[in-house]
Amino acid sequence: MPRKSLKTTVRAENEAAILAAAEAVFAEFGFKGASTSEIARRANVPKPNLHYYFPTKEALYRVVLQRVLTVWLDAGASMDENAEPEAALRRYIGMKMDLSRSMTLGSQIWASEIMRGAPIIKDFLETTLKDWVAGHEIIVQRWHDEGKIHPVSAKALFFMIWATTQHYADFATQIACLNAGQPLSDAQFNTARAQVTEMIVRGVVRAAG
Amino acid sequence: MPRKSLKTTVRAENEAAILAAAEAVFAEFGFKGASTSEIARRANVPKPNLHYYFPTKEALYRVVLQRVLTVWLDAGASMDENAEPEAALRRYIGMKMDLSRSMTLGSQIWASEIMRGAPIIKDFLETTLKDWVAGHEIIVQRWHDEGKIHPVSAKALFFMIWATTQHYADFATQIACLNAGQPLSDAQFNTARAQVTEMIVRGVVRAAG
DNA sequence: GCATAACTTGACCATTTGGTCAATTCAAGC
DNA sequence: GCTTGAATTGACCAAATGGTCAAGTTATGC
Repeated sequence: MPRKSLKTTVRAENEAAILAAAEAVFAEFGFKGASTSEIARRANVPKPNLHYYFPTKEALYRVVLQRVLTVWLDAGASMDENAEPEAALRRYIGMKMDLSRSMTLGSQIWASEIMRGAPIIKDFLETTLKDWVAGHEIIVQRWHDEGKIHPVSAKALFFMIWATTQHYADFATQIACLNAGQPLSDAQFNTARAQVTEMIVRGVVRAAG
Repeated sequence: MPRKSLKTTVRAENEAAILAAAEAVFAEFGFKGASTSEIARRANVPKPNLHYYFPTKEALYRVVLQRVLTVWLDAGASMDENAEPEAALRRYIGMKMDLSRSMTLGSQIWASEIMRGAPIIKDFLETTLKDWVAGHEIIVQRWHDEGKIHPVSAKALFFMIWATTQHYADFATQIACLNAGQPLSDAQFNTARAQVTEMIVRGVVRAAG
């Protein structure tokens, strides 16, 4: 009856449920504070079943982080090497803002992992992320050599973009508190998205002329 | 022999040692993941002694956060109501950057608390922080009415300042990884401090003329 | 229909957790 | 020097933790 083998379907569904529950629990309690029982409970799965799909808490945590990383890297590839700085920055900042809205929990888990010293993903920081930054430093440098942007190190620029965009995910609670207790509406978020873009572009891109 | 009563001295020293250890452990493991035994161990104090000074883990955590808040609010008072926007922003951004360097662990604990939904400090967000923002929104609005800054909401501006400055504390591990594994030197940090200031000022303050 | 592999689950375990207790040491004031 | 209150601490506890096990139940391929 099932289109695919039932085995495959069951596995995919259970893994998805566990991963979704794990995201919420890891985001709320951090790695050490998250309990596998709580994750299993929210996924509607007995705990031994969770360990059947993910051998240890750390393995499950790693998968959650890995998925976040994949999405972020794909967005990073949107900074076209040949685009003008203003267009490239607008595009990248917009995508990062959108990811803060669609992947809030993942962003928080990432921040939490970095803050405790990145024990699980340090190797990724030292390889994939480092390579990405090195590659894009060249682009920023060329923009500067061509007089298209103000003198600013690529790292300082990327840190500001990452910090500001991810702030809308990581500090969503604080932002909601300052918004009458309500999370930003779509309209409010789009306004913020536009203002963030304008501020950063103005701060970095040299006025044409 | 002791200048002050020994009682007072001992209490102050023990509380200081416990608070310092608590900062490190809370920053590394989060509230739920932090263990009072570990805090006591790092403070060189038996666990019952820790509970003699701070009745529960939550009380200790609250004191740690309270101290962070106090320092941050004091810095916030530096935005003079009568100053020109550029000077006021330069001063405020500079102070926030300095706090990210001198109070790194505290900034991380704050971020961690916000990310898990701010259960302990939500009341503060809704009162003190909200009041601070409301008061400073007026200042930013006047700057805008006077044509001194670009049209941008005060919240979007403050979020960008908070996000960017605190990023240098909260993501110190990631920044170090991208700096050959070494934390930023004083010189590197001062460069970052200046570039952050320039980017934000350019992004917000209207060019004189 | 049966063998095999995928999946499920109640019961269990050693370790760690936040917190307690009662007994003790210490120092200050008289 | 003795009383009083502050400070210290080893031993302990119930609850929760990550993870295991062995006995089950499905479903698939032949």
